[in-house]
Amino acid sequence: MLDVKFVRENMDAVREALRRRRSPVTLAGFEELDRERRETLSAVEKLRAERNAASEEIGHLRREGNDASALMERMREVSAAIKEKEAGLPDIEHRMEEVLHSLPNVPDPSVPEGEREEDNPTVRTWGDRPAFSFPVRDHVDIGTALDILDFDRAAKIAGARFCLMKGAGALMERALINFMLDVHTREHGYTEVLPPFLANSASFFGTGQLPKFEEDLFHVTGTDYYLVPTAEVPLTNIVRDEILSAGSLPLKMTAYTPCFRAEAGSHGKDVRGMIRQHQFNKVELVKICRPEESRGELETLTADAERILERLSLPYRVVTLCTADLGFSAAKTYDIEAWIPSQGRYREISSCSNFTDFQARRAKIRFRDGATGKIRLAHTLNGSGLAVGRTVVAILENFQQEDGSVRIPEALRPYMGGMDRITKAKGRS
RNA sequence: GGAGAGGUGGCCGAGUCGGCUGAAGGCAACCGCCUGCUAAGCGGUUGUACGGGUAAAACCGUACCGAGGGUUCGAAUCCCUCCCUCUCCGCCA
Repeated sequence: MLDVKFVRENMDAVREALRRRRSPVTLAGFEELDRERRETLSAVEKLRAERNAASEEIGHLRREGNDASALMERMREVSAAIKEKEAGLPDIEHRMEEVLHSLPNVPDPSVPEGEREEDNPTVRTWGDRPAFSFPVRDHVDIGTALDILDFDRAAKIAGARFCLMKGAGALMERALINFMLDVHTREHGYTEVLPPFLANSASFFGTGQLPKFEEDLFHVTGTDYYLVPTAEVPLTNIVRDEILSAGSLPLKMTAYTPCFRAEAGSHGKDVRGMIRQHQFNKVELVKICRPEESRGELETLTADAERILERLSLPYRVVTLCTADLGFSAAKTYDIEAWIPSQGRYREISSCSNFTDFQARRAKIRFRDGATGKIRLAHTLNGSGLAVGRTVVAILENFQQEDGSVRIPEALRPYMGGMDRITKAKGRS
């Protein structure tokens, strides 16, 4: 959410931001609503001031044993007038909020303007893409043949966009989670958190998923709970409605959670395999920091995620999302994309964003500035460190062997009981 | 699920029969004094949001004592609904 005052005083800048984003949202009605709201508010406040003064007077008179019935009679009317005037406020404020809540974050000046995903410039590329002397198979074929992935039976249990992992596949998923958490906590200085996997609507509003993107979420019927689509929601909301001490910043947290996404509107997209699932595992990185630090923190956050891919010897590239591809709440986002041999292209495996004060304003995440003693909004950032399922996909495909087995990246072997290769298990599945 | 207790400022914690309580007192923080340093001590300052006002301040108004309604000239204080926390019992991984 943007600051009302900022919008009011920088209408042109906001319009320019919307244009850069290719957003269909407009500021239509904002000025009139804002003026209407302020006029009504000021009229109500004048009446309230009158009533407050009179009430005090009545108190005085009564204490001294004087008659105050005339004043009380007059105030009865004033109170009625207040009620009448006030009645219009909720509607105005509601419409005002609607406009305000629909405005996306202002992109950072360094974000390139673009029309579509293809306009995202590559920032850097790492690693050598494997060359295969045999026909490349995709992770579905590899995993099914090795009997470590089972999509058919997952569909029986749950439905489309679910996956069942077995044996070494399940072990690899668990190993990756542990590996990622260990690196981020021991080497990158994040505090591990195991949060609730359901959160209430206030939390979802805080990070910006609600009210605009409810259709992307799984809602638990009859409750105020939604399944988390990312650990960003519980982690960022840990400090919702809090005033932090400047000394505690930056806060760096990491968490493993399953993520649940309805994937409404992506029918027909990535239907095969585990690229796009209703449920997937992710290790998330979240930072809460001072405004001056957020640009730098985005760079280090992204680097922290990249280190994981490097340790796993998975080739990747980093792209900057152009204005049109940028998420609603983000001011700047780097996507890290891993090389997927079967598709002959890089696919998103992590998304690292700086939300500046956009989420902080919604979630009231503030800190006391030591220098001035003033309370200021913090900046929030987050990124996947990494999406675990997609990491398994990348490993299966990049490390596949001609005989159908899959080599395990060295860094992961200690987490898999020393296993260095996944081969077809004996016996029936 | 049953019974009880409670939710007040950055934190702890008073708020009597509704009126001069934005809210005592304490802690913390900040400024000054004092001190060889530290600690202690002494004096002072310190809520947030919105609106108005100002070059910027000062300043003025309104709202906020879990949330939302109600009663009243006036509600932190009374009434209703909901949420959350704690204790005991029951159930249970």
